Amino acid sequence: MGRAPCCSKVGLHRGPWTPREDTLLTKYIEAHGEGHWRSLPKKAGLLRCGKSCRLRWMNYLRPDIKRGNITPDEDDLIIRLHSLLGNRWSLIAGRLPGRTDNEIKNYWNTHLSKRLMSEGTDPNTHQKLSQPPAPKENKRKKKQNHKAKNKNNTEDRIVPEKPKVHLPKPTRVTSFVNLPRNDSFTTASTTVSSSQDQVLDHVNNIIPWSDFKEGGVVFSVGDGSSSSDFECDQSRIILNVVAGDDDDHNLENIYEEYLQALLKTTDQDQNCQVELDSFAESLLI
DNA sequence: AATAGAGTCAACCGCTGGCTG
DNA sequence: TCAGCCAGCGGTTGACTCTAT
Repeated sequence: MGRAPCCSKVGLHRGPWTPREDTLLTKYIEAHGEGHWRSLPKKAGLLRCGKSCRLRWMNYLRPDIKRGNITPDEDDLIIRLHSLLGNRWSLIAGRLPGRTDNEIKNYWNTHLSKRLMSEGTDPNTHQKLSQPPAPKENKRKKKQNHKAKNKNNTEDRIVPEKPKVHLPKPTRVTSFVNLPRNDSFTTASTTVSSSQDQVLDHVNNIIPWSDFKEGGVVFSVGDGSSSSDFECDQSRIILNVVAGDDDDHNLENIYEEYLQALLKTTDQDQNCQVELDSFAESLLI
C-alpha cells in the first residue's frame, strides 16, 4: 500500500484555494523562491500540504503562465508532440511556454482527443482508424455512459480500450541498462539489458548511422529541396545509451536539437516529418 | 422555467525515480 | 547497498458551468 495521502493531516485545508491563500503563497514565493515545498506551507502560514502549494503555484499562480485559449498553432504543436512523446504532459508543456502540464492534459482529454477521433485518427497511436468513427450517440444514450463513470456503477461500466503508454522518459535511457521499476518494461529490458554489446547492437539497429556525415555528424532529413539538418553525435548517443547515468542531459540536448528541427519543419515537409518521427521513436524506445 | 446531461478544469491521489545519509 | 524523504508526474475525481430538452 502506498503511503498515506500528504493532505490527510487533520486541520489542513483542501479543495479550492481562497484569494487569501493565493496571496500568502505568492508573497512567500516572491520573497523566498520556489522549492522546499514540504516546509513551505508552515513558513508561509498556510494550512495546506506542500504538494497542494506546489500544484497551486505551478498551475495557477506562477507569473509566467499564459492565460486564454489555446491557439491553433499550439493546438497543432500539442498534437505533433503527443504523437512523439505520448502522455508525457510535462515534456509537452515544456515546449509550450506559459502552458502547464495540467492545462495541456485537460485540453487534450476534453478537446484534442475527441477532435482526432472525429477526424478518424486514434488519439493514442495517431494512426488512421480502420473504421470511421461511430456516429454521434443519441444524447440520452450518452448520458447513460457518462453516468457509468460513477463509482457506484463500476460493475456495468464499459471500459474503453485505452492502452497505457509506459515508455521511459527520453532523458532516462538508463532504463535500457538498469531494470526499471515499471513492470510493463520487463520484456524490453530483459531483451536488451543482458550485456552492453547487445545494447550497442540494438542502438546500431535503430539509428541510421549511414545518414550521419562522418565527423560533421549532420543528420539530414527531407528530400534535399526541403530538408532540415540537425547536428547529432553518434558517440554521444552511444555513450548515453550504454553508460546511462551521468550524461543524461547530453541525450536531452540531442533530443532538444531534434525538437528544434521538428519545430522548424513545415506541414509540406511530409517526408521530413516521417523521418524525424522515426528518429525520435528510436531515441525513445 | 426547471431539470438533467454534458463539458470543463482545478485539485487530489498514488506512484516513480532521484537524492542523501 | 539500502531505506527514507522529497519533488514531480500522470491519471482520476468532483464541483461547477453550460446547454439541450
